[in-house]
Amino acid sequence: MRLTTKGRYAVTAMIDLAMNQSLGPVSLKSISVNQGISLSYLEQLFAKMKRKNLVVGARGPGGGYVLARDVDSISIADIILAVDEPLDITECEGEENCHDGKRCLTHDLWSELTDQLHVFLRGIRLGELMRRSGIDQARNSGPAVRLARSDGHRVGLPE
Amino acid sequence: MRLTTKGRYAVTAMIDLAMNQSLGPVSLKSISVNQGISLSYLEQLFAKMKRKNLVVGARGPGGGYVLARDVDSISIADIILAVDEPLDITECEGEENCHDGKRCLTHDLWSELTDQLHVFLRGIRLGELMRRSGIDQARNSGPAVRLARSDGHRVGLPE
DNA sequence: TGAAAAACCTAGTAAAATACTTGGTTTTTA
DNA sequence: TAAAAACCAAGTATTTTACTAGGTTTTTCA
Repeated sequence: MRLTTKGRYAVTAMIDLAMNQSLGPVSLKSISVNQGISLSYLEQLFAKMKRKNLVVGARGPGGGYVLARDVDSISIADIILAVDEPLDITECEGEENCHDGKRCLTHDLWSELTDQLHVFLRGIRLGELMRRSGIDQARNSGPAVRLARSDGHRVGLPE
Repeated sequence: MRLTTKGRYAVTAMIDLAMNQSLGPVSLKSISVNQGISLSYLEQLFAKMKRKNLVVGARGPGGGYVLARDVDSISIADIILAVDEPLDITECEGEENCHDGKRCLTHDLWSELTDQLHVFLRGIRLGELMRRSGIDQARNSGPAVRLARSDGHRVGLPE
């Protein structure tokens, strides 16, 4: 499991989304402005998260993304694994350096370690991080920052 | 905190070192051969770990590295932080995008998350990983693989 | 009906990090 | 004194990151 700023971007964006989806879909534009992340980069990250069924997209004006599942059923591990695909299948899969059993040994140890990390990150849910921040602060910023529909009309989601 | 294959290399090398230092310093050459990591790359990783007082070097023939501390006092976090310097001081340190308090909010959440990760990885010690592998298997491979001194003479360490 | 807002898509690309390579020097041992 | 090792500096190919550019498709609303 990799853990880089890419995953950090994704987690940050998802926290933003979780905190603001109550009034309807959240546009990537607004997340881009609020979090200072390039719009197109966000599009790429959300395309991956959509493929992993973490978010649902809604096209057209007033559209955006909403979480596909409950905030408490989405873990940090889900998010990071969605954007940082492993591709760690390389190394030592029937390779020549494994002859003495030594290489596979430490590789097993390492994978055990990452398994523990998975369990740990799977234990932290989006809802937890959201609640830890106290009350939703974003909506108070007004439409200029949040880019929310000023009439507060709730836009229907695709079923 | 970053967590990439670089840290994985370092942890793997340190497990190798921990399992083989009982007979004296372990050369990077032997770790290079056993773990399939470039010698010069190992040199760079160990230079960083030496700077963080995780290992002690011994020059000359029969030299190599030994752990500077007990296997149970060196955590996985120590190793990863030694080779993957953070340099995460960027982003949002009195920047312009913080005006509405929103950006700093998610940044705080993220740093809380990495704090938890630190605690977790600090809780896993090198000795634990070592013992989990059962009995030391490496020394049975003989000098061709391990490159150990065949006479078994224990080389003195610098004090 | 048509303009606009959004997702959605593809391709490229600059900067950074990773994972080396090369070619040394210094120290220590036998 | 030769060899083995740490130690050091500089360069480099590859990969990843983070982004730009330029679209299309879908949907809403005036």
